[in-house]
Amino acid sequence: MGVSRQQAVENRHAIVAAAEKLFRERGVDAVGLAELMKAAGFTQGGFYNHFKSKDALVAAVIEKAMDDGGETYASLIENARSADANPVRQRIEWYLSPEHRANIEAGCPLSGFVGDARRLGDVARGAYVEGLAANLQEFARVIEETEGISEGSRGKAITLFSQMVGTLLLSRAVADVDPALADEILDEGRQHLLTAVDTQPGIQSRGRSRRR
Amino acid sequence: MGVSRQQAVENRHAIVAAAEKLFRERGVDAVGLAELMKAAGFTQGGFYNHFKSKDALVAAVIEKAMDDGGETYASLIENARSADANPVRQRIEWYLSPEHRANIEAGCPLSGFVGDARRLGDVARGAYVEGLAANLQEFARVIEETEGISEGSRGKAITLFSQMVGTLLLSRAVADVDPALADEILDEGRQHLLTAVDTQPGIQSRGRSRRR
DNA sequence: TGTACATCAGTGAACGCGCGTTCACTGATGTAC
DNA sequence: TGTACATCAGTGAACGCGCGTTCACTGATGTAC
Repeated sequence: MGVSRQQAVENRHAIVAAAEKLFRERGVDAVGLAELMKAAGFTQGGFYNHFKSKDALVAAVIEKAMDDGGETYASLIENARSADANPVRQRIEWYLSPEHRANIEAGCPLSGFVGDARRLGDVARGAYVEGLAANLQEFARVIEETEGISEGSRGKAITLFSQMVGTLLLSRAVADVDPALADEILDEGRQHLLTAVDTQPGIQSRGRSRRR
Repeated sequence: MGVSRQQAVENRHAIVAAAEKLFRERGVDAVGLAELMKAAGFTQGGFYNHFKSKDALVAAVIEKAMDDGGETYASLIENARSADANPVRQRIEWYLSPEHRANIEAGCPLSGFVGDARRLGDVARGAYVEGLAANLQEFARVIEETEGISEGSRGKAITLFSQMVGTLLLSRAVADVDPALADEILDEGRQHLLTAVDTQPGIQSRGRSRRR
């Protein structure tokens, strides 16, 4: 009690960060504010100094997750960069890696919240849509730059990303009950998409390491 | 009160059916037993004559949804049958139709519960995995029969189904906030997959109406 | 620069409410003789 | 076949509990003069 303005801002960030982690792991409905505030290092009552309702927190969490998405993305893909010079292939390899499947807390929020998106409040739902739109645009840009095409890049971004999401979600859904099936789904999807990038008309890779 | 054995069995089915509808619409956590029993036409207390806990009901719902899956599937696909004689294409067209996107209550349970699957109880999670395994096997069989191939059919089933799931989920997630984007995702995914069935090596359609 | 006071993030107890679950009771169904 | 009784799906009230939210209070921070 009695805390500097800067400290208060940092504390707010801590609450959002703790909430994001818990919401992704267990779902928004299953996490109570008392537990959440405790995880962030505070007592229950302080919550309403930062947010006017749980719904407002959820919106802030989704917004933050979507904004972080781009950056986390970049840094995580960086790690997989050694394997392949083609940025499109890098994305696929990272997205459909066992690490990304396991790391639901810091993974792609579009996958992490896709099941909940329909049920969230208005602001959070809006943020989700904006995040998806931005991601598709970004991905289309990367495809254009990498493949040297300008037409059809958006369509390719949509179909590639849809399959990445579907593969990751199915693999995650069965990962702890049937790890073999989960791996099969992940491997099959990754292999298929990497092949598709190289051979599929319109995604034909003209110069696989054109950039960098 | 005072009800025949047969009536009791029917009432149990009514509870499961009401639960399935509500769980799919709003999520397991967001639906209370009182509301659920009222929707099924009963009072709260009777619940425990049929199930030993909410978790047991959830498991029964998932099991039923997975079992129904095959049949509902068949009858819904039947409606789309006029459009195309190829069973693989029929599936894709139905799965990625605006009707299936809107009809979350009777739609594919593998999509409907994919976001929740990780968080369900042990029995329900097991039922989900079994349902997915059965569906992939069935789909692979259909692909084999349709395409006249025996090798690689499982891989094709996995990659096709993953993309169907990813496309449907993303389209659903944004459907009410941004219908145009939702349609773009659905149309792009459907078009891509239908093309893939015809042209992709290994799914090459040798005789599109080989069956029926 | 020092003093007086307002601000506001924090605490921790309390609120009403709906949750999953339990219980005593009812009475038609189904069974035993 | 008829009568006596056990069964058990149903009712509706109640249980403790944790939920989201509110509140009075604290005291260092930040501001006014």
